[in-house]
Amino acid sequence: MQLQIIATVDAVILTIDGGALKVVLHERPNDPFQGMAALPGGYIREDEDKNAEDAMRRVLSDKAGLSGFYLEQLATYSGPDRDPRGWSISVAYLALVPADQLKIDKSKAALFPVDDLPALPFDHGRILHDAVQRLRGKGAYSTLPASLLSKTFTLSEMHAAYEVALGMQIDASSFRRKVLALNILKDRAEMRQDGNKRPAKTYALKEGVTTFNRTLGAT
Amino acid sequence: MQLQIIATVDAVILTIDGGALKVVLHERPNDPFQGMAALPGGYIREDEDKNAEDAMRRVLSDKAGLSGFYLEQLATYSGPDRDPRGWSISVAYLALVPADQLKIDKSKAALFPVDDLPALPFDHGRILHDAVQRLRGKGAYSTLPASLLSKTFTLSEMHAAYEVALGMQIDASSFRRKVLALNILKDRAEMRQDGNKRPAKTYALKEGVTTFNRTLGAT
DNA sequence: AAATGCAATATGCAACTTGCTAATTAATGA
DNA sequence: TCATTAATTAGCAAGTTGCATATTGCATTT
Repeated sequence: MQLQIIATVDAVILTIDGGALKVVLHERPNDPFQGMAALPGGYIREDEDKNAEDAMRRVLSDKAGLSGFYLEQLATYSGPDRDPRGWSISVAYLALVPADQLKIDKSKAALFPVDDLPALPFDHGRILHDAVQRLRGKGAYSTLPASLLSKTFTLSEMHAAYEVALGMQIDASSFRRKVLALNILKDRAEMRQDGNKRPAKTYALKEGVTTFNRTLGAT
Repeated sequence: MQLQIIATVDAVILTIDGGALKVVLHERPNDPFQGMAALPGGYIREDEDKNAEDAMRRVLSDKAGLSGFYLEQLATYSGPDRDPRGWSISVAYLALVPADQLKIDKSKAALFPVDDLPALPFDHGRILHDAVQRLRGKGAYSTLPASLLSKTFTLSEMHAAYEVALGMQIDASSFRRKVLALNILKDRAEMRQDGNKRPAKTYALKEGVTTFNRTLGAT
């Protein structure tokens, strides 16, 4: 009653690098599409994975040495044609990783700006597009963009992260006022960031806060 | 390298009935859990379904005679234990259907208020919970709740739908003002709803409008 | 025919938010 | 000490929002 089905997971790993939103693409080691840059992914292993998310974490840990980052399920893509090997179903995830936590093996992977991408295999173009949509949509009224920063950050860094993640300019003054009024941050010790100018106070996200009613951007 | 995997789709069909948000549960005709009320669902058929959504529409059409309603992918649930038959993966969907478009075969299915549910098989309890969360979260700044109304509706009906969908009271006066300012509705002919009182103007959603920046509820 | 009941719809307003622009503050280096 | 630059505050006009109070249009009742 049920034929063989190919079940996989794929990750859209986003980060901020050089003031731009970038995605991690791996060079595929095997067929199909051997040698092409593609979203990192792998098979779900029924014998060892507790579920799809578990499989995704295993793959990300193995392929990219990643752990302790923000991960949310994006959507599931399926059909007979998306993978030349046959009817397949892929659960895609959105991962947000601070740049300094990404250690890329340059012989196998690289960062690409999300608005200047090479042709991608399978339906990875669509998946990537959906991932950016999700970040932009949900990011405006949630702490998602802050997941692209290290645990501790300044308001200027947070402001910049939101601008990059949402792909729009946000008035710095209003941003500070709104963020502070939302009461989603806790203070930390201070530090000067750029080395020369006035030092900025540092903050961290309060636990459990993820979404709010007012928007931090958009219009 | 890949064992047999069970691939299914499940639907959380929500509607407004008697002023409450309700879900359609089907009585399972076969094992496992034969006879229990559960989310309607079925196998993905690789030989005839173009993808998971296609399978979902086929199932809903066959089991409930539904077509032309709002359907969005919710999330995918997987693991070795959720289905006693083995490692399974289920793509869940959220369907929003106007009450008058639902024709339930009472010998096979029934409506249950989402805040007073029977015990559910598999992980259907969690899926249902996630579906309601989605409606409440996304509904505050989107036209989702209006999908629970017929094509044409009055502002009072729309207001009531948002209150039920979001599970909170919303000031009627502000609601009207905001909705009209958002410019997401187009006028229709008028009609009196309750028969005796002042007749209300009717509206329909403009095509393509789905989300907006201001919130229609929440705080 | 006028008064009444009710929901639909509109008005008024004080309190709050928001986008801008213009200060002020804290380091650094000349 | 002063100029420079980023961090952080202030000030304000314009726009929004919640809430309370009218008004309006039918149907039914006096």
